[in-house]
Amino acid sequence: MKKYDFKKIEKKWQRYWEKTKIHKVKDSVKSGKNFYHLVMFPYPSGDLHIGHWYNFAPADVYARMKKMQGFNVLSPMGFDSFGLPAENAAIKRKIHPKDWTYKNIKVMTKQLKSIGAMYDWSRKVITSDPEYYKWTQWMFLQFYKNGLAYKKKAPANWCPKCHTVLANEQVVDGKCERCEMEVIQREIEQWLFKITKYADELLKDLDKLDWPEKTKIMQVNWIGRSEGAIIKFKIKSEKLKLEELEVFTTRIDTIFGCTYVVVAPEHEIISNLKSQISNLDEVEKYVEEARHKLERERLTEDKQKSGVELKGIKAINPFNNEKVPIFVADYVLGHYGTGAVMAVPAHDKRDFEFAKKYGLKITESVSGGDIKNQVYTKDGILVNSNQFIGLTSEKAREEMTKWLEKNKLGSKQINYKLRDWLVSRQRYWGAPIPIIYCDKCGEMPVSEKDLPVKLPNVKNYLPTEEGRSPLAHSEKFINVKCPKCKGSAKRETDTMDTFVCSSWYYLRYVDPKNKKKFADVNKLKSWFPIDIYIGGAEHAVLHLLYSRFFTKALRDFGYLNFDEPFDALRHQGIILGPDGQKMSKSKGNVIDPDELVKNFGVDAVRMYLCFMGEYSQGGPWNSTGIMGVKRFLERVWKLHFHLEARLLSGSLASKSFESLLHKTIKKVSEDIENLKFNTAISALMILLNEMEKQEKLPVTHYALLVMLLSPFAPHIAEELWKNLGHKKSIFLEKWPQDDSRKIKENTYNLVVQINSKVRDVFEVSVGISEAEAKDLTLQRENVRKWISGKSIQKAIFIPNKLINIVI
RNA sequence: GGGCGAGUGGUGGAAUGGUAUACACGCAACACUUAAAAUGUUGUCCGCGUAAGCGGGUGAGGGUUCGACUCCCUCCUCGCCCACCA
Repeated sequence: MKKYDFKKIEKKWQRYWEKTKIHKVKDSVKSGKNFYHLVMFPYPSGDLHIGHWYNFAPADVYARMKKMQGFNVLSPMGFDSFGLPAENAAIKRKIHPKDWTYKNIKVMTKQLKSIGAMYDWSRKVITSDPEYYKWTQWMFLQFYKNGLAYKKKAPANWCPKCHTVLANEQVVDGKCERCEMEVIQREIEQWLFKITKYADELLKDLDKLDWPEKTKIMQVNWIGRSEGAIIKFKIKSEKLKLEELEVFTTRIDTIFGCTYVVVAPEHEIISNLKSQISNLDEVEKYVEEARHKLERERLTEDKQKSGVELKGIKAINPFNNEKVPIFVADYVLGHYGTGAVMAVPAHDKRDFEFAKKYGLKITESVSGGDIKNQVYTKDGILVNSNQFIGLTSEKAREEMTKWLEKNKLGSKQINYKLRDWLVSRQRYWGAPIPIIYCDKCGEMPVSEKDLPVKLPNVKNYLPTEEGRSPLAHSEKFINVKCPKCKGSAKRETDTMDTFVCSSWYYLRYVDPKNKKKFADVNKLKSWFPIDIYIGGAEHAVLHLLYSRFFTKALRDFGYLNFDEPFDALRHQGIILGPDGQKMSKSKGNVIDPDELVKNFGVDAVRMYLCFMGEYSQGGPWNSTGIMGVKRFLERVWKLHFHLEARLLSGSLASKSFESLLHKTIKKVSEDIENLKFNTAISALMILLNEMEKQEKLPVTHYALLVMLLSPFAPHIAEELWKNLGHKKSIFLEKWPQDDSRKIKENTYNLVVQINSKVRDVFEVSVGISEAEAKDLTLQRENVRKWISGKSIQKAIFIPNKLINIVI
């Protein structure tokens, strides 16, 4: 018997696949047979860790089965190689980001090939290649020309360590997502994409998607649609100068409980009414302090609320003409709604806390709570609210908004938490933003024929303290001729957020070498939308939202004919270290996949990752189980060499074994389809256990086992397939189809329960009637013992399963 | 504070209204061996019992049902996401 030499076998077949170009995907295939299978591409950190394997290996099992099922499967791979992580890592090691990135790509390509996946490497996409970012810049220009990219000076999240601004989505807990430095607010000129224009569509179209509910909910919350009303409060000062202050509320039903009004520190009313505010010094001091507070500090909830009254002016509640004081307080956010709120301490937790601290009046307007002691934020029946008394909160919101609109004192309003996407980065390692500034002609887009605007190979790529991109120091880069007047002009020096690059990479895979377009229309049509997208849940509101936005925008520009890029989405779980902690080098709990491959082989590692547990769940790594999978492969191997000792062909296997075989075909196919790899493998193990017990095993049956195994363990499967005498790769074979007639058995074990406790099990014919089952059951010795002397109340019969006698 | 998810043997886990613990790991005994490793066989939820068997048992408590790991309610613990968004 030949030994199962996994090292030799795995090397051999990986070479064979490469040499025969078996994974090269053709574009022209009749419609309906194309299947776009995508995994989230990695950024080239230089090390393919177990998390990548957990994403890619089981996903490849799926892709391989689809291919064998007759689909023309596109399963591409590439690198998300621009951006902060790569740049920070390079800086830490004092290597140029470009050298660092491309060295890593080389290493990781090799590591990725070791997974034994069916990637079509001829379609590789690298976002930092000029051939790619040419089109990223082209996309920027389309956004610009269509009014979806604009420049604005405004407070932005600034990471003092990374020396760059960050998108809202990249600030986690008030800290930089990448380096965990506290983020501060800084006024900077920056480019934004108008994602808010699509807020409503991004929200609505979630219904169409076959995505994890959790991920959809996260997007819903991020978009944060809320329906409410804008209410205009008149401002009154001693000098009787009237101005208006607009507030946004979702609880207009509580307006009779409004006892003061609060504006955010950055609200314009403070500077507009300077002359009317009698305690201006105190107010300006507060505003100045709030501006310098770290975002984090401002967000911490257990922090005491603070604020200052704007003395000398009052706001008039349009519903009851009551004059109420106006405060400035940093618990009101300048960027949301109108930056001003009506405070209803009786029915809003934040207002309640503030009012308690400053001794402000608390007036109940919705009954149901005990507002002397605690805030009541639920709906109820209106009290103390003039003509609206007695209405439910829900009805009142409707009526009061109508009243507001009739009297021109405000209107219905829908607000979103979603903010425009800030895409400029004051960093080196990114796609330059293709804009030119001319003294005469102003802001000019680079003309499309001049793309790409190449990232210069500068020596000084370190981020700068003063908040300008390192590119600003490259005279060669910044000085350019104006595309219109040909006079001297300067380039934009900011680069784009790496999430811009990754928002459209999946489009490029269908036509990666196209020099005239980002992708050919027909190729796009034949492959999109993506049939299944597999990747981590950590991208729920970043990459996945941006990509949806890109798709919708490109559709509106006339380049795409679909609304959503990813029809179906699935997340793999996160593998933690053996200690249950997140894997990290500093904790020393990192599992090295290369080491596992060396000891157990690629097939065993792939299979163990599938077998560990439910794919979407993840959990702590536990190495001990991998031996079980290895043993399984050894046994499959051995069984082949023991085949000769049995009757190979022509002999009939038992009916029950044949049934098991077809049940297994069905289960494995369905389980892989549903990404339930762990139970698919256990079904294969059960089949092998039975096969080993069979005295007579037709070679065709063994061949079926090898086929069902092939997506999981492609190398050993190829070798065994060849040993069975086949000339072609097993992956050119057709996936087995179960025969429902063979699954059907003539008998089954009827479970007998007496008062819901199992008392007996015996074999009966499939399809017997309730009466027959009852008769047979009552004849049983074990049953008689229990029911003698008692009367049967009823019997519940579940065909082909059980009978429950109630006494 | 809000949202979502999870809690099952010594361990990873299976079962989504019908025999709880499939499959695997680990452990124990036995076989093979001078011995060990590897491999194979058998056993392995807990209690009582030589056994047949009986009783208990899926974080806790309650409910619905002939029947609940599964559905509903209350609570506890853990994880993830969001969080002064009016």
